[in-house]
Amino acid sequence: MPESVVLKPVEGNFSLGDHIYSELREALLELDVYNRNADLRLDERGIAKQMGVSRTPIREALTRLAQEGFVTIQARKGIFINRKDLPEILELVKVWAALESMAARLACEVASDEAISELRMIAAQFSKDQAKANIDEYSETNIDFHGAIMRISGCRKLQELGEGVFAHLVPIRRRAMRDVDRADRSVVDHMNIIEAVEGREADLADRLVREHTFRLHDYIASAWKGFMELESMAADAKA
Amino acid sequence: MPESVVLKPVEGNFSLGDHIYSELREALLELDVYNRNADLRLDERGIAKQMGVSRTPIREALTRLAQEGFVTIQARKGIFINRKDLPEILELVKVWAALESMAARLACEVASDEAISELRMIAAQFSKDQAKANIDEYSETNIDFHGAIMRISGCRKLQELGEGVFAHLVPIRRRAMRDVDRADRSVVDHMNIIEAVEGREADLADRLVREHTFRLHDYIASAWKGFMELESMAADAKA
DNA sequence: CTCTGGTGTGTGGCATACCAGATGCTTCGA
DNA sequence: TCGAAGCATCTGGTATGCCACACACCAGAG
Repeated sequence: MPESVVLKPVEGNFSLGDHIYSELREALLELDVYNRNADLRLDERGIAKQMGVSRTPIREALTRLAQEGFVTIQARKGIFINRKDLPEILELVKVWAALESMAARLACEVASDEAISELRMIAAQFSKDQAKANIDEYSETNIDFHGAIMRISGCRKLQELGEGVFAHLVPIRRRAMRDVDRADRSVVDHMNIIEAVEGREADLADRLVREHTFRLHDYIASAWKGFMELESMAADAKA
Repeated sequence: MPESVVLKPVEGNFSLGDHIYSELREALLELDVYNRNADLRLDERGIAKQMGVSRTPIREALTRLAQEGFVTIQARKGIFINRKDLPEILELVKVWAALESMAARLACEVASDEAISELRMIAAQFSKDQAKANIDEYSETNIDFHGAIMRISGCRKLQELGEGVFAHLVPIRRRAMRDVDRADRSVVDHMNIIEAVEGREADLADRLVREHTFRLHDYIASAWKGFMELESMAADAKA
């Protein structure tokens, strides 16, 4: 074989089950935005026919989604999308606070200077003023910022668990970012967090991240009814 | 039917898959103690025949265990028990520290006085002296203590995630408790934590729990080689 | 002896058929 | 008219068989 021809090895797992799992998961996260009067029921056979495969890989994917808490499987009754209520959302935010504050602490202790500079680069993409102009885009950057903290903590388990929790919060967090005042505050918080990490002040970074996330917590707690109204509006608009 | 006969409704899910999942999970946790030269490979068909069922529920259980990180499923190659190495164990301890310190913080804020008194009751079962005499039993109480903190935090998600992380640590933690000096130190830590929670000092309780868990972290880091030797001894003794 | 290609076997992935509980409609009787 | 039994149907759970790939072993060419 000519040496010039270099073929990249095929990725290990191309199972239908894995693919369907990713597909369904993404679909559920999108759908969750309209969780007002959406169909809560999932049909194994329907999905199977729709995707052109048998029930087996569908069931595998649903099993995994059930364990992650996205759906609930009731024997001989049906598979239902889990609608998260306010207390549950708030609990997820608390868990997120626990994980990310620990990540910030670890980042202070173990992260390289280059890794930390990455944080500032992300935050620098949006100055306080720009945030007002591009709320939606800022939301993505906001997500990147928090993801970066988890990453540079160097603790994979922390990162994995964080992503698992975060997935459940994506729709809520995105909606919370619509509030311009919060975006302002968020930018200030981020800058303070960056400086704490740059200064390797673990206790401070821990506290700032926790307080930052708890502000989101309290905001969601007070604005929940507003979220629900937005949801029903979106659902009505579709109908 | 006589009214005096009250029958409790049957539990919703009695599927084979669920049962096998629990059974396998427990077996893996037991087996993990001897992860020195144990067979890492699991055989779907073998388990199926051994349990007298088809492969289907076995596969469902294994899928769930794989997602929890207990096993790794490699298509057409095999299913292997995940042996946790030192860095991975240490990461789990860090995550545990994050979750439990947050639980302690929340407990200070929301727990009832009765719930908090529960903590002291658990810890009171073993004074410092008794701990020396009953290391193994203390280990169980130790686990109860930490579980109680998670519980009285009132945050179910925190508790659920904590149990998930803790399951991976059970064998390690149990072994760490063999060290009498650590048991002493542990009792002192617990007392301090209780007093912080009783005094509703959230910041202090947070810090004490975190430092307590990080002592376990550092101890494991330094004693890992000793753990491995114990494992090989136990495995050899069985052989 | 070495390397290459073939082959047999083991393994997980997937499709399919069937089962029994759950559900809702229909029908029949009071 | 109303209620209860009966039945058709839907749903997730389970068993089973086949498939394709991985791998170890073997045989023949060089």
